[in-house]
Amino acid sequence: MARTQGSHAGITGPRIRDAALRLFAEHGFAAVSMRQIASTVGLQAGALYNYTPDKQALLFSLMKEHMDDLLGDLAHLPSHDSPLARLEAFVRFHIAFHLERPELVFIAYMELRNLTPENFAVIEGLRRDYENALERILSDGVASGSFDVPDTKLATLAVIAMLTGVTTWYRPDGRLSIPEVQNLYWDMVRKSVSA
Amino acid sequence: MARTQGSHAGITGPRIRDAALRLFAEHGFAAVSMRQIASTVGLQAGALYNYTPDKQALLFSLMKEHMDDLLGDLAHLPSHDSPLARLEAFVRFHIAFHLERPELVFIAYMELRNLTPENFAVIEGLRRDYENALERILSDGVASGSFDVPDTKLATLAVIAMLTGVTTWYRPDGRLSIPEVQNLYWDMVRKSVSA
DNA sequence: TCAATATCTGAACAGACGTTCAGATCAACC
DNA sequence: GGTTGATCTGAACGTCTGTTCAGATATTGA
Repeated sequence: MARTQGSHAGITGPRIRDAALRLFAEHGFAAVSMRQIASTVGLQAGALYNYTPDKQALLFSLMKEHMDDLLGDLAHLPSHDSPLARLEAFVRFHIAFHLERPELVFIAYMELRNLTPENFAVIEGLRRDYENALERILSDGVASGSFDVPDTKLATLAVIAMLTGVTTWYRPDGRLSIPEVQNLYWDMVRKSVSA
Repeated sequence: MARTQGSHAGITGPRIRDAALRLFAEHGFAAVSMRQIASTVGLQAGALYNYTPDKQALLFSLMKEHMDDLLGDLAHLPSHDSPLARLEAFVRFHIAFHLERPELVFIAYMELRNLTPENFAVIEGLRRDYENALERILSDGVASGSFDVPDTKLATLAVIAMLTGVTTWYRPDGRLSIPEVQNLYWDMVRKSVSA
């Protein structure tokens, strides 16, 4: 028997994903060629096809893994505290998670229209799951009387849009630290849903 | 002398812009070809160059006009009312304006990276002007004691992100009317900045 | 009716695109 | 050391890209 695994496969694969991630985020999926990705990694374009069946699968793989990470980490938040405590945990988590991987956030948001219909449906379903987690918190808070939210569906989308927007302006060397950003957003969210 | 204006120029020009608008919004600037735009209008690709010097100018023209409209309409809002009244007017205006032209909003937001650096600087400057108008309202409210906003810059971006998000889910035949949407968002914004 | 000119076609340009594949290269196991 | 198979190159494929332009067509003012 020969080797069971290629010498570079364990390294080249992630490097390709990383290069694709950066290039897609900077120029957009449609504007990036397989040759650019290969060149960034130091390969010829043909070699990429040892790691992905095609360009579309590369995009989908990045987005799917991102959503799985998001939902996986979300599941670790305490789920039996008060709605207010759970909302605060959600807000702080959402900001920290998104600020840790701005390129992935950008791609998962901007490149939805470049997915095939089947792939789009998968990502959209995961996104819906995430939104539902927040809506559950808001509904529970309304039921217990701690929140005043006339329309939990709209409030869910409003809060997520507001929080995700942080990735468009936050800079690690900027005026505010992540905890400060979390505090400021949490202050606004808390008041916006307060009874 | 011959005719001073071409027979179709007054019609073809807007039709090209309209087709480009729709196609850019649906597939993205980089994924749309000049031949697709021409075909939508019923022309050959070469004819487009009677109306735009190149593809980039077509994109910039759409975005520039959009931002000019936005700032032009914004200027008509009352500017001497109380900060609370001005904030309410801003919120309702922003939602109505954006829901009236979802494709332009989408393009102006998603295709920034496909602008040349010079064109990007122009659009970014106009965007900054718009944000400054909101920040002024918040600052005035803080000064007069009617708002409690620890960081007006962050709050500005947070409110705009929240409001602009409406374009991602609102549907004219959906559950909520535009006035209902305006009321719900205004309720959240008002509380989030309240003293 | 005729000349002037705005508008458009259709072909061409040089290059880039995603993808395939035969053959070269290389590392790991026997 | 030889064999196996993973990995990669380099060329090729058919097609598409933005843009240009000579010539055809259409429309108007004189």
